[in-house]
Amino acid sequence: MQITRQADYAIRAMLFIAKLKPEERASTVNIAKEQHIPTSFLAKIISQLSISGLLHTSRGAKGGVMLAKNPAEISLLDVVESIDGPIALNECSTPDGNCLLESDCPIKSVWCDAQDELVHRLRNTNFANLIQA
Amino acid sequence: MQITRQADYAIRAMLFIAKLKPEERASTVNIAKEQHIPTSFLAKIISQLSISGLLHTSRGAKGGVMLAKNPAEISLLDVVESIDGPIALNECSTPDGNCLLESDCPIKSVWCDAQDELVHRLRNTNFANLIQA
DNA sequence: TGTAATTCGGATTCTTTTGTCATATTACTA
DNA sequence: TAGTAATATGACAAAAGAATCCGAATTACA
Repeated sequence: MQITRQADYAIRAMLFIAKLKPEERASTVNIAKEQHIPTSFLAKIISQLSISGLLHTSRGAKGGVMLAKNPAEISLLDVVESIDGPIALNECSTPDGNCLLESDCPIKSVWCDAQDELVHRLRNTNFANLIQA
Repeated sequence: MQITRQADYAIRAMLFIAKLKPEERASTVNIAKEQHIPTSFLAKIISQLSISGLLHTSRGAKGGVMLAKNPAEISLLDVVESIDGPIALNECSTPDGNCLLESDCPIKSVWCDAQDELVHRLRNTNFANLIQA
């Protein structure tokens, strides 16, 4: 029922980066140290965030990590789904979730509704919001 | 991020039992067959639901399982927490979740709020509701 | 007493998650 | 061009969790 540790780490790393001055870069090692995240674990997470287009990375000396977009354009949902994949509260509420039971199952709608609420909430929280808070 | 299969099975089993006539009992084998749940897996789930006081079981011939309370008095939250334990969307939003980082972490409140919403929703859905739907 | 049913506990299998390590690659700088 | 600082990647291991199976014990009815 929990998001993974990876997703939590990803959010914390993104928030850390979002707090930097624009154009300033941070190194994975530095973020890991500040946020108490295992360094080589974080390296993978950052790599994934980069693949998803949320971060921009550059190798070599003076390289590092920076946001790929404006903080206001990156939502918590973006980050969580980049790491954990689509949010689903139950199997039957996944995108391709087909319940083997009756089609009029009254439980499915409960999960779908709750899930919609959660997704909506995460989509509406962006890193510009979080920095101010 | 998902409830466990066990919790899903538990809900489906409870709903099946709730649909019986009052005082009527169902056997684990029968429920398992109807709901496509592995029989010996369901046995454990039902055992746990009984320990939690949601079901009343009786051994022996003509024994079986029935609700321990009125359907209206049993919520989805009761069932889910009986199986999966307290609902938490992130580690820092668990009952004893202490974030090692700053105390003014803006992320924690997001998870706590979303979690409260979800808990509230599940608490307000009981099996009397579900039967009607 | 025999049978139908549940209970209880352990063992097992499988997957996911978390984390480590070593190596490759890239780019700046002296 | 060599050195250094940084990310990229793939293999692997350890731990936890999920799902399941099995067998022995227990209970109660007929």
